[in-house]
Amino acid sequence: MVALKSSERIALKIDKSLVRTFPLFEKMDDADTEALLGHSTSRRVPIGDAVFEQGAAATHFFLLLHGRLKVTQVTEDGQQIIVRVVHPGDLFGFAKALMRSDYPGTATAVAESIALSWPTELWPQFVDKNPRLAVTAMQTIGQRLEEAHARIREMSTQEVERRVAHAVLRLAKHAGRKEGAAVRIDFPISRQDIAEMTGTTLHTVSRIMSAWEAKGLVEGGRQKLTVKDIDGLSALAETVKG
Amino acid sequence: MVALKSSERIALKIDKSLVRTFPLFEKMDDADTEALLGHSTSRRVPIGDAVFEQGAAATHFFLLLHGRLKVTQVTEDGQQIIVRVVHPGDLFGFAKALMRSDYPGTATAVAESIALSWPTELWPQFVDKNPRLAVTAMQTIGQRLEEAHARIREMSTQEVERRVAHAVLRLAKHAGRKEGAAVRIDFPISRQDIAEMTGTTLHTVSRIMSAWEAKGLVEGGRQKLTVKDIDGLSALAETVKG
DNA sequence: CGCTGTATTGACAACGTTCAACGGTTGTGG
DNA sequence: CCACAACCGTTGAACGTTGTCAATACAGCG
Repeated sequence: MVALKSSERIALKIDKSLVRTFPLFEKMDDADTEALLGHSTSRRVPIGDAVFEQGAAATHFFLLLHGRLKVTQVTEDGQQIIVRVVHPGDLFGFAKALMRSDYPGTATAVAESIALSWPTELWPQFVDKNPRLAVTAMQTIGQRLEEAHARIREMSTQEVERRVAHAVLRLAKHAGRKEGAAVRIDFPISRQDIAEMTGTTLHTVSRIMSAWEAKGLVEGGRQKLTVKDIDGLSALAETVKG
Repeated sequence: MVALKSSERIALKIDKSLVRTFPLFEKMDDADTEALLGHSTSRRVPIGDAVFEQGAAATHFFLLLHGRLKVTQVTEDGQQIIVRVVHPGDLFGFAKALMRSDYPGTATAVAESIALSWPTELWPQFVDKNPRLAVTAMQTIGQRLEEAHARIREMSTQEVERRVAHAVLRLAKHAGRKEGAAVRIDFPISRQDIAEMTGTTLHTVSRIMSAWEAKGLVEGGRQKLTVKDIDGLSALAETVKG
């Protein structure tokens, strides 16, 4: 009993220092943080495993501590799209906060990941105890709505190459790892994934990226992607056609 | 003085009965409703006028009482898209609730409209007094996020004709006026508008709608649109290609 | 070592945009 | 009240981007 408690405390300590690096928690005091973490369960998610699936009852909400997830939706006719990529520090699986009872998408690990989870019933308590959480949640949702609109704008007005350029730049920004002058995307990503993020086919993505590689903008490979010339790619992304 | 007060009361009464027909207010008691309406200003918006403009400071939030608005965004290179259509009973111009200081789009009247407005500073008070409002707001935002994702899904996977069919069906549902077996869209809408809602050009929309008219599915006209065969159009919208 | 999933590339078709011209309707100002 | 401008819609033709189909190559894994 005592041994168990002690190991829990150690686990908590690790989590607390980890969690403290995220904007959401950086201004939270120790007591509140521990209270929150005390109700959480941490979970390891191997590559390819789903944290939750589209349509399932929303029993928990989550915080990604480590790794990388993709949130996908499947259309009635079986086509898949990637709604967003979840990075460490992001809250996800919010459904209940938006008054939904089920998850609108499936969250799958694309890299070995660790997530904290809380039962959705606790959400109101948390918000009560820490109003900052409510504000952050609102901000997050607002951002997502904006991102969605930005994506609609892109898909409405830009040709595929620019959309792919934007997507790759976003990935480099949120999941980039500097390697000298270049930036490597820090998790395995396929052409198919990029196609599903930009609303095109892997064929087109492959063609575009081959062209970029010839120009020295990027360096590809199986499930690998390195941006060698951020500025060059940015120029491509912002170019007014014509 | 006395006369003024009396006229105010009458104005309030009119608004209250009007407002009571909207889901947001139907379960609110008289005192709360009056408290809310007491702080509001009503405003007539002629066709073509904007309630607020993209990028302007978000000083108010709104409820549409009557008429119809379109919310648009303009891209850096000048292209316009319609983000959504605001129907009577909808809250809009929420920016502050999402922790934004400016409006992300422009709201323009496409029909003679009447909107109630409140200063954004009052939002927290309202939420405090009426938690149902917070819940509704959350739901609304959740719905919008879903709608945005649905649109992204459509644009990623469906060809233009199906997207236009979906858009028209949505309009018929939210702004339809029964005319025998047919449903007329209850406000002036151009091919250009539909193009901006579906991410295509007015030319393509015109071609598609001409084809539909030939098949007897719809009846068009200058700024007019009547769906004559909802089921036929639905079939088109749901058809699995191939 | 063969199998499976990923990537590359070419040929071709097609969907949708662009360019262009024209017709009709509405509303305005002389 | 009529003429004209401005706007909306239609339609044709040509072009191009992108999707589809298909074949091949390559890497990683059991």
